[in-house]
Amino acid sequence: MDDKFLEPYDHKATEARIYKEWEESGYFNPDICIEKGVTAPDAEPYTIMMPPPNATGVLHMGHALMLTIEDILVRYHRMNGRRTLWLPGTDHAAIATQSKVEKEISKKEGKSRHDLGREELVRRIEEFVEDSRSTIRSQIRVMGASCDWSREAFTFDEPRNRAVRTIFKMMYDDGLIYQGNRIVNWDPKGQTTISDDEIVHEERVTKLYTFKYSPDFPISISTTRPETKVGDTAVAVHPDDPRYKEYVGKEYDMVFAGVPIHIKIVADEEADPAFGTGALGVTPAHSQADWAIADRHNLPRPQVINEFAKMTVGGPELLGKKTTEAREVIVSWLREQNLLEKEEDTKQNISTAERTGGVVEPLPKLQWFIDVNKKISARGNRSLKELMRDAVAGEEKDGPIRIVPEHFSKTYFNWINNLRDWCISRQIWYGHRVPVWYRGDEMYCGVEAPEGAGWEQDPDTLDTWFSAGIWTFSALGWPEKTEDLKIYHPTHVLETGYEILFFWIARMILMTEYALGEVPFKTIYLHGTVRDGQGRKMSKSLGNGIDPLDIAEKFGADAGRMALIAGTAPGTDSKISEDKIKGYKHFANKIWNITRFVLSNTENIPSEEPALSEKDAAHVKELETLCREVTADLEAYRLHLASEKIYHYIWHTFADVIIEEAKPRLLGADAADKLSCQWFLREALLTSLQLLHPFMPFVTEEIWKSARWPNLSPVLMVEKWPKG
RNA sequence: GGGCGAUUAGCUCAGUUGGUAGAGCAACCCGUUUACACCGGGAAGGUCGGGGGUUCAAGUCCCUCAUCGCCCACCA
Repeated sequence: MDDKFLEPYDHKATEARIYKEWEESGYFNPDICIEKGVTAPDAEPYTIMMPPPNATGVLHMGHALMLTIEDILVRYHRMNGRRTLWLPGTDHAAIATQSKVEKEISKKEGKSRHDLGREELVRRIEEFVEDSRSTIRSQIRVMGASCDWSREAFTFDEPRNRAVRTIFKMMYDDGLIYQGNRIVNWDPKGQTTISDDEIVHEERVTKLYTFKYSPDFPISISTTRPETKVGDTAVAVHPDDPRYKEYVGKEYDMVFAGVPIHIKIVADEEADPAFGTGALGVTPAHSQADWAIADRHNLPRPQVINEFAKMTVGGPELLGKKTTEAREVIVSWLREQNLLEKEEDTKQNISTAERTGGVVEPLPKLQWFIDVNKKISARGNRSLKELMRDAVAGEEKDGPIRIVPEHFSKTYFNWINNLRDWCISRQIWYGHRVPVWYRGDEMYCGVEAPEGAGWEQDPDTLDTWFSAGIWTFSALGWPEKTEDLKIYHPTHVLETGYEILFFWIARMILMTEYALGEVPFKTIYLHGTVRDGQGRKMSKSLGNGIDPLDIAEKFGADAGRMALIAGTAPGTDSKISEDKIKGYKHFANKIWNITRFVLSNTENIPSEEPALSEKDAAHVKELETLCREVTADLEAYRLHLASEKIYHYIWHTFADVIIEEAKPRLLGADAADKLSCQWFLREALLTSLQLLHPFMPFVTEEIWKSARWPNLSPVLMVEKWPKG
């Protein structure tokens, strides 16, 4: 017996060394597994694309949970003989990364992005991203993730860049990507558009003002944003509202707060007779809803607020003022003119930009969009929205993709049903540049820049989810027709947090169905949010975050992994505390001690199965049942149950019952019974280590290597899975 | 406003297709024996949020009420 078993298990002296040995063995790479004969050349593939962490810094507990779940699945399938690929990567996370680096530069050097210029800013960001990526790589290693580093990809490296330009061109040629002047969510702080999904709503108390544009205007309206009213072109009333019927169709010219306005009274279902006065002042250029009303009634849409949230009309008291100041100016003007009828407190959800916290200003702008409703002839005359809907199994449809837990399919369909065209252009500098060039009135879209002089590329970059959407196949080399793409796509499981079901998962389905005509993955496994011991979200401001690296250092990555997965059902939030993790550190030591006992009692016994006593035959049956149950749980994504069953068997059956009962038998005079007992002790240990390996890979591998059992694979990671 | 989920032992949560209620932690009693005090043995603890229904049988399926939470949304 190796002397190290005489001491308690030391994760610090073990984990990094074992990871290095795995890496050097090459077994993370499925090709090498075939080469070395541990995987059959014709084995069925099993693929997971790692959701690429944002290159904005360090990994948190959510990433640790993601890596744990995926590594369990990957190690299980690898042991089960599948040609297993887990492809790691990082995401350039355009807007998140740029705003992070901009903040740092502004803090350290007091410079803005305009002081540096586009090229210099991008260079600085790339530097930061390189650092960040190498930190992330080492953190992924600490967690024990058995991913294939030889295939590592980055959403913004050259092959992925090319993939983005290629699919953009395809969609442009198919008329799915179009440029449109539409109302978009403008972030005045970040100076860019953002998608609907990058908005967070904050409830605030604000004033609701009720007033008339002028003394001779017949209808009063209510608004929370008086400053936008200089951009009004209509008042909408409900078609059935008897109070206003007589005015519908009439037009009025007035001067409102020094700005001439022309108002038409229109009848529109959008106006709610029960809200306020039942009449709605229509500001087409600065409200999504009003833009739509203007569409229906063919109204002009003057813009009165600019990209810096400042007024672009009015006299000196208004022009150039911030919207918040302009509001004061207009309210006092209304008071002076005796036009203000009511002023009341109301609760309002205001839209803010997730990344910068800026208050979103709806503005009409020329942007690039993806049309989700246009029929695509090459895809059975279905639209992108229909492709997304048809791909998923649920009450509405019975598509090929299954979501775990199932109830999230309802959320998914609900989102699809409300989906609008996707604005993909951003006015930030870090990201995939829109592959469109202009020269005078000419416009060119292509994978490469056009020939000839005088072409200017569109300055906009693409929403980071555009490149993330093609991840499952771009990371495998698309648009090249690579072997990897042929073998490993569609992937098997997409495992990620439920909070990015819409952002990312839905977009991957959209892009993959469009580009390849197949699903990106067969199963979506959603995990919940990892919270602190009291159930609060971990955050910097609360200071309650737990760093996975600290956990690995203090208790071992194995213990952290078990604590994350045990009792954590798919899709539900979980709580983690040091007490829980400590319990699993003790468990690692427990199996270490079990090994000490078994090894010291089974030296030099033959490896063939002897005649088993009745008791041991029953133990074998019990162990086989465990193997079957654990296997079934893993196949059905019940990882939390699988982990608990193994834990329970090892501690409370193997250690507490089988070993205790073995002690007198090992001292007894019955040689046949002793041999049977010894053989089963070893058998139970071997099987326990195999079953536990996906969950606690380090300690199990260390035991396996140090024990040096004859006739067994020297590396547990590629030992056969015990099916029972 | 629309959608989704939760409510089970003191705490944190499991409970797969309906078949005698489970784990971890905490608390209680006892214990150092071929591994392990990062331990073992034992006992205690729940009318599964309330009400109704389906069924031979319901924590599990259906209806309803209550409380809490999350997501989405252009009520000005």
